[in-house]
Amino acid sequence: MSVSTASLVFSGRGPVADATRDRVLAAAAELDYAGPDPTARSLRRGSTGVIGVVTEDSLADTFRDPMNLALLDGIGEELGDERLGLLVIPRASDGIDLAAAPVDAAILLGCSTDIAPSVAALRRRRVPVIAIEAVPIEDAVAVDLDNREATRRGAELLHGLGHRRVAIITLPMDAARSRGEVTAERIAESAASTTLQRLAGARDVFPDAPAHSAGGSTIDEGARAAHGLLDAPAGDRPTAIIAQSDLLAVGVLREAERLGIVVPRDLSVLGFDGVRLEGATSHVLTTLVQPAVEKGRAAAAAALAELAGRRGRPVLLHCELRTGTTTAPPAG
Amino acid sequence: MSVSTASLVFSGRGPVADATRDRVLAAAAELDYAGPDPTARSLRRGSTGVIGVVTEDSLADTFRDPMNLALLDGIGEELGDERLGLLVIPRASDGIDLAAAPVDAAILLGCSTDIAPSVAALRRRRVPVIAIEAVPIEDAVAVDLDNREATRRGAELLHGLGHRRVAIITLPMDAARSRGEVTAERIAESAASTTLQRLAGARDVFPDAPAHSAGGSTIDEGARAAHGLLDAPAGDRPTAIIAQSDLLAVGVLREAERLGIVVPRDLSVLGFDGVRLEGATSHVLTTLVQPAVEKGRAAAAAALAELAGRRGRPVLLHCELRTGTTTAPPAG
DNA sequence: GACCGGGGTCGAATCGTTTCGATCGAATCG
DNA sequence: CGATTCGATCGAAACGATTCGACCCCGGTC
Repeated sequence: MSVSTASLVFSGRGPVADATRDRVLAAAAELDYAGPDPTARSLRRGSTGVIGVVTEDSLADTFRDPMNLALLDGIGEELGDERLGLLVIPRASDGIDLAAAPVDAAILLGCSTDIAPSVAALRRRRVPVIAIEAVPIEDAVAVDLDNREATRRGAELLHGLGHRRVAIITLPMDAARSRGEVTAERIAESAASTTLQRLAGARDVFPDAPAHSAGGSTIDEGARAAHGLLDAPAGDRPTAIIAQSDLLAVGVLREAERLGIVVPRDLSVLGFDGVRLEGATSHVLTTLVQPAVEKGRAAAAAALAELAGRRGRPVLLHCELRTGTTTAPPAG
Repeated sequence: MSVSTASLVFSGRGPVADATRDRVLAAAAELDYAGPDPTARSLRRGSTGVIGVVTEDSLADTFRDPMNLALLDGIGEELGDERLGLLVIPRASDGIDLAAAPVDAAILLGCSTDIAPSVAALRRRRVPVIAIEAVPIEDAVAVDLDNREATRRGAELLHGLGHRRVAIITLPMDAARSRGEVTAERIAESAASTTLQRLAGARDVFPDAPAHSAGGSTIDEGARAAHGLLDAPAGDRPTAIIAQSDLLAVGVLREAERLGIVVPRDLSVLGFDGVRLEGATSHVLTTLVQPAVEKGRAAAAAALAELAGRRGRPVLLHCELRTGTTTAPPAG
């Protein structure tokens, strides 16, 4: 009945005689012992069995984005039956500190530059970091999307159809999620990687297209942003709107309908993500379909590789332009 | 430059001379030291700063349910700036084992009986457990909803309107989420607390109402279940359907529309949850509005109370019947 | 001048495992 | 029959922090 033997019994590692095992288990029951303490085990083993998922938004907002759910699907698939837990660390709240989080690896979801110090701390602790669609971070494995390329392809479609007066509705530019016109200043200050890349892609084709930042990736925000753009006589209105997410695009569709603007005759709408928004609209959105599940898989695979001591492979994923019923040549 | 002094510096606890502090920080930089190791700190302090959230579904499915998102909102609000992380533990997958999870407290989301052993292990480790809408579990603080009561009130509304031929679409009855007719046997075997309570409430008013279990709380599942019920001549069809969630109810509405059945003239539909399904339907669903955010708050508050050494207070929350445009007297 | 108090620092014990050797008896082999 | 090996068990040393008490030194007080 020594501690070491008990350890052998519970970890099922060493060779233990049946009689001894029984005695140990009996003693455990006697002492109301619940098995090895997870904390002590982590300390000794040097690993916690937990992977951190770091998000820029609040907890619930993060999971309200269908893209992130698909991402989670991917992570879940890849993690499969590795006995790992997911610790969600929202940087927005004053919750747990990333640098002090008990994790074996961290997956960053589109985080901005100011996370660098925490990442450095993790690196010193030899905790591998995977950055999904984030600004390039030293020593983090990057899982990226061709945001700029893809948006450019979408914009070229619009350009090819004859559109010249195009407006852009962007995802949030900063942590404050302030709405409003996107100025050169705001672009310079922004660290929102995805937003900036998609914006750049749109402006590759329409350099002077005005852009308006939304307060989040939701239908309501899309409608709200669209309101300012569409509430004008037809001659002043954009003939097409590039929305940086499908939810925003659906908001645009809804606002257009409310204002009696017919899509795609009076207005073309381009989305991004390729999420199936079942029933939210009768249109089939023209959009850039991103491999969100694949993104999660790649991130989880990289995390597992790093945990196994191998170097995680950086990945660049590509979007596909899906033409729906929301784009057409401009009227007139 | 002793270990103890370094600890005082990093924890900011003891009195330290400025000169010493500087020397410690310099040494830390020198040695590339990233601050206290979370695992060792946890072991020594006896707490991890992590709260476990245990779900019956897979990770992504859990967060696809709007009710759970509202719940998370509540938890987030209440946890506020306590420096706590949320470790999500899906029991469906082969992920991390609840009994061995490094958590200070656990919040169970509608879990069934077979979780009892794990809960017992947690209790032995003095980890408080909060059970939301779960089967009664010894030594767990219960946060409950008046599921039966509430459904009964909804059913009484239908009965008062004159409905007599009523069918029920239930949430899953078991972990396998098998679809199909709900028999007495399946009820006896089921451990799905919420499902059973809502079913009981409906049968308090309509004892003989047939029930059909869906494979999940989604619009598609609702439509699928409705298909079987509605694909019949008007005389054989139920005049009202009680769905155990709003998503299921929307599925019913959608299937009815597809079949040319006019709601509420030809069919009344009752939901449960009170989630705003923006744009999913043009109807205003008659439903039982549950205080989901409040539920999360109560659970988190109970967890915090237990962590502070106080006894968490069990809570029973109440739903409110909201009459929409999907209920009316039966035709004829 | 002796005593006291307190700020600042450090040693050492502790948290509960895992794991590396050491030990010991029994069985196998030459 | 002695040497070797192997299976089973145990002691003790980590893992890296926190924390209690001890210690030292300095200034103030009677």
